[in-house]
Amino acid sequence: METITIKDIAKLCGVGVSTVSRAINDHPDINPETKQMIMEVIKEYNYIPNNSARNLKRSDSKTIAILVKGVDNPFFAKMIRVIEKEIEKKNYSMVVHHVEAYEDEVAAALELEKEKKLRGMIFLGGFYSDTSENLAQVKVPVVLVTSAKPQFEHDNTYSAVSVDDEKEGYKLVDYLCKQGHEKIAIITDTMLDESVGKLRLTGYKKALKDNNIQVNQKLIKYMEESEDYSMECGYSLMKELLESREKFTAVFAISDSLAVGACRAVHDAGLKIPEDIAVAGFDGIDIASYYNPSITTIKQPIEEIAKESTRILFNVIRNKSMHTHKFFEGELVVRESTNKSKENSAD
Amino acid sequence: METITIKDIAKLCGVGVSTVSRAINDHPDINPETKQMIMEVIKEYNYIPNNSARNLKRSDSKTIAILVKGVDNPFFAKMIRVIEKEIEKKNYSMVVHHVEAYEDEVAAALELEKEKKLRGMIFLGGFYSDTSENLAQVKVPVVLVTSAKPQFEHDNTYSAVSVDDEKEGYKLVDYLCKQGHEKIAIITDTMLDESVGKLRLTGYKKALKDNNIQVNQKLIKYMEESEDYSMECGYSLMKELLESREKFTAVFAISDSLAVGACRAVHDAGLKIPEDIAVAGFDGIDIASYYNPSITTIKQPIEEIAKESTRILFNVIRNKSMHTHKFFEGELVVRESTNKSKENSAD
DNA sequence: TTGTAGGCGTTATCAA
DNA sequence: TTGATAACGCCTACAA
Repeated sequence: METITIKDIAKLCGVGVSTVSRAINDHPDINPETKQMIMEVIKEYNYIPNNSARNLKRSDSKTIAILVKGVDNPFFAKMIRVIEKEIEKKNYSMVVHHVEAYEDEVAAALELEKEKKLRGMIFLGGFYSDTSENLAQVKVPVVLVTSAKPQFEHDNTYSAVSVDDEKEGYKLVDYLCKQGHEKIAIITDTMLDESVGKLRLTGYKKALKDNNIQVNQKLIKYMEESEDYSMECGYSLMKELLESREKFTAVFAISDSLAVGACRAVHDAGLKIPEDIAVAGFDGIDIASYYNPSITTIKQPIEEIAKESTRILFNVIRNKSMHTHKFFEGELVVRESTNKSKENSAD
Repeated sequence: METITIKDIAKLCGVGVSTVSRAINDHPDINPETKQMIMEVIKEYNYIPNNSARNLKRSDSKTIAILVKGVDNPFFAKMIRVIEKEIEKKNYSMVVHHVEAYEDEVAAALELEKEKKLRGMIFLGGFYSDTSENLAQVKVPVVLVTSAKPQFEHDNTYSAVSVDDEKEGYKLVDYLCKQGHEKIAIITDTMLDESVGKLRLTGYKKALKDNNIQVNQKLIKYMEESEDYSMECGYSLMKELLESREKFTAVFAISDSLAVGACRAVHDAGLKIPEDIAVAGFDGIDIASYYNPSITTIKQPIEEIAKESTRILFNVIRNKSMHTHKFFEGELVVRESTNKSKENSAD
């Protein structure tokens, strides 16, 4: 079967293609009756405009792309949903594009930009230092969400919205110290990481120092290149930690998923949480509160971050403001996994 | 800045556009030296071909689209990864398109088909009965994954790969019965559901009957229209169940996420799993094995399902075979949440 | 091996 | 309010 085009519809309706185009795109200057007639024919023949052709021709597309790095981060799913809602409020549409961890997100962005005639982009996750210059190649306004790097704070070629990962890491570890823990381990990203992993690790180190605790390299457990922020990884790293000779009474896993795996490893070793070992995570995803024991974490204000990101993006698009870097405060949520006085439940 | 096109590159290189095109697309009949020269210029000027224009012109695109309904199903993430790998093996590329629960997946499919000149599509999730006729509108071969409906088993307008949800539901509940449970509750999809929720529920009912246990409507807890397969939903439904007058000693949550929420509710009610109430889920996602207690579930053979789906798709594309409906066997994985003799751990 | 020219399906410009 | 017609950027006969 031939694929039906705008020309066919025009012929069928006995009008010109431009009239059909006007009908499709809700142009004002068209007779309502002709429009209705055309729309009926379109319906009847199941005509669907070809997006490639549209994108090719259009200059204005009113669409925002959101580039997500790391498919399985449950933390992003919610964020995307909120962002989409905000974008729809502005009468724009959104396209989501996933890139794998090993892919070059800037290259993908560049391609998308051309293909879809975007008005703006939002990056979720990813964005490592070496691509920061490349990012400038993207012509439309860009907002980095959840991947800000303080050292680029004054870079005004893009905006950024996130929590201050170092500060939040500090907050969490400082809390652990105040709870009386003196030997605190950390399960973190790879040694080479330059992103949130590094920042949270730095916060960890600073908190220890400020509490007069010396950093013990043996209590810092880095992921391997091949691993990711998964429960499986948290489990195996925690297991290694437990099997090492080093003593510790608390562990900070830099994501909730890692923390879940860590908890299970503690449990399987026959130890109790938090009596023998306290465990804390980061992000504030659902599982942290539903796990048993519920897991202490830094809750990122997803909703606020999402809303602020789109707000900034539209401001830049409309030339209402310059690029901005904004940090939100995370919330330390104390739960059973670090709290010996058991009075908590899922919230 | 002007966006740079193939013409610009041609001019820059002092060659015709077709030569540049040949260079880009790895055509055989081109002088290797010219090709290299062109590629260098392309690199230097950061030229990126416009996909819309390509798709518009191309008839053959060698791409498969995978349409995912329901963003946050962690069960799909793994599936997508395996499918992508398979597709790449065939030297095709894949595009992932997400649709929200309320969106019409067939409409989205139709649009995508035209836009990307697809060779085939894979549907993940979704696909409710009323759209089965519409599905025929899609011209390229379609494989439904994880959403097969037995009543359409002989519909040869598309293929389908999944577990037999009814049978697996039966298997799980039958196991619970054999464990001595006589009052078994179920947390399931909405009353109106026509998809996996209904099938698993049917399996539940049949298992009860075959074990001479009467179905008690008060032990069937349906989700509300607004709810989804989330921990939160599992928690609140379980809570309602516990607060009702009905007695029961086991509950079958039709997804692992629901089961997690249910477990937490049991725990918060001060009851013990599995001693007071046994809990079982469905899907076999990571959290089921890392949860505490680890959760008994039906493990879907994700890898096999993914591989078979692409195998079938390519067979149909190449006219090597007709559309097929294939069911895989799920695996009953018994864990701590239903097993009073505690000898299990995360696997 | 290379270049020219036409067309993919749409939107936008310009007359009518 | 409408209808031709020229792009949009690319690929591909076809001719050279």
